[in-house]
Amino acid sequence: MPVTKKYWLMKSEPKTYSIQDLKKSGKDLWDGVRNYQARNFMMKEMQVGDEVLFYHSNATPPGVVGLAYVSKEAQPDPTALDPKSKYYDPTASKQNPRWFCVEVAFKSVFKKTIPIEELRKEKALSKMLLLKKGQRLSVMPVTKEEYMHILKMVNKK
DNA sequence: GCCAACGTTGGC
DNA sequence: GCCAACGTTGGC
Repeated sequence: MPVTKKYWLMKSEPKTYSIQDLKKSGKDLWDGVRNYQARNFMMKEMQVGDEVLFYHSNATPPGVVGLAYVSKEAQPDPTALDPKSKYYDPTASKQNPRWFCVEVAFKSVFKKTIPIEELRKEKALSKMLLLKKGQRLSVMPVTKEEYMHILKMVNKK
């Protein structure tokens, strides 16, 4: 059932998990998210085929580094149930998994990072959630217009 | 490494 | 259910 495609931005620290890691594995679970708002986006709104901007946080420079897409709908996050994982959550259980994650698949890596500094300069992106003060969500929606605008910036490089 | 801006926890 | 204390995020 074709529903309108949605657009997202997903953050990761390259030290933990980079776009190169995703490229290498082709697809991976977006596990370790421990924020309800971010979880709810994955759980309730993401659909297979949705487009994803891959963002490197705590990087030099921080910015959008490539593209991915949602390849599998949300499922319980296995790291929450694994005592050996650093994302282990003793309050999560099989019956009540608490945390969920989608699977994302690699699409492309940009030749050059689009730094957040450049995003801030764009009038078309002035309302972008990522650029709002105090914005710390690791999974957030992006409008189609914002997504397309960033793609344009990529092609200009 | 700093620190502002959040989110979460837990005592009351 | 308030709110102080604490932990985390993430740009700078």
